[in-house]
Amino acid sequence: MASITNSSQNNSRPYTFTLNQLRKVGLRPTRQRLALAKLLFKDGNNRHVTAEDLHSEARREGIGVSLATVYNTLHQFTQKGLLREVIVESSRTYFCTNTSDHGHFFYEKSGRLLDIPADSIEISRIPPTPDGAEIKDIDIIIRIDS
Amino acid sequence: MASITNSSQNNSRPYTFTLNQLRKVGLRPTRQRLALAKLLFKDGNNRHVTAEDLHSEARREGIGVSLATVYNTLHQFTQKGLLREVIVESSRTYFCTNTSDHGHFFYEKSGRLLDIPADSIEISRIPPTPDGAEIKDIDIIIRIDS
DNA sequence: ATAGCTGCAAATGCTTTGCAAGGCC
DNA sequence: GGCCTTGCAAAGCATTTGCAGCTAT
Repeated sequence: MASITNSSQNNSRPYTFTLNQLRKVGLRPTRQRLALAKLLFKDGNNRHVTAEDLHSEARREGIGVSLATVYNTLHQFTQKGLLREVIVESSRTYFCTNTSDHGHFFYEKSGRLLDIPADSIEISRIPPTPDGAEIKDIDIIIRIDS
Repeated sequence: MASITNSSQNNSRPYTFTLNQLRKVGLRPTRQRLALAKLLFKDGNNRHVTAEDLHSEARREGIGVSLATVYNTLHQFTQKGLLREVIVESSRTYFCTNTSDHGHFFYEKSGRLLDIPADSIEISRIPPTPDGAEIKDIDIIIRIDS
């Protein structure tokens, strides 16, 4: 799907989208954050990346970012609601660009993660929390052995 | 709930249960494995421990076990179907003594984990896997912010 | 100008591994 | 006796942190 045009002209999300998005959540649109946000959101809302993934991708595209900054940025984005953390493996943390309510298919062998649209799965009879505590989130992971 | 009798007389599971259980799955009943198994299963099937937890507990009771052996043992038990791994945090791995199908409440602040009986929750309309792959497991985690 | 960011490298913390010594069958 | 286990310490890895220098506004 690569084209000959340079990557900054090649995004479905225009520059101003990313920029405004950062401003809106109160993060200074620095070069690194802009670049990472563009990578993350350019193909719509269906990416699942690790810090390592995103760091490699950035470097591959010639963006100078340190791994530490990628980690910091991913956590900032998550905190601001631009990303969602998905915990499926103890060894790696995935970040998901789809912040709406949904579950995941997880291919354990390949490490691939796939969204399950909220309307294609349904939990009936959610039990009450033992102490009446408020539910923050419900994670559903369907594990697949391949 | 502590009594004055020594801990080995104090278990709801008799010694031979643990011993046979180990034999049955093909693990040599060594001193360490027996001791850890007794700790894990003594209070029925509702424990959620980390390696660190179990290691501390063992040492508190005067059982000489190294942390590495606790890790190895937990993984062996898991592999043999005596335990189940629960992944809720990227920083820690929990092991659950309840191997039947069930979900979990997870109290994020305190790190407490609580079983959700399978019959008190239900997923309706499980979506087919994209490629017809076989489902290995479905994890349900209800996160609570306290 | 200045508060906030970034990069690097070092530190951290959980988990795994290598290998010699010990224990079960 | 022979093979599986254990223990320890060291290694491994993903992630976090401290701090000096940079940069948006």
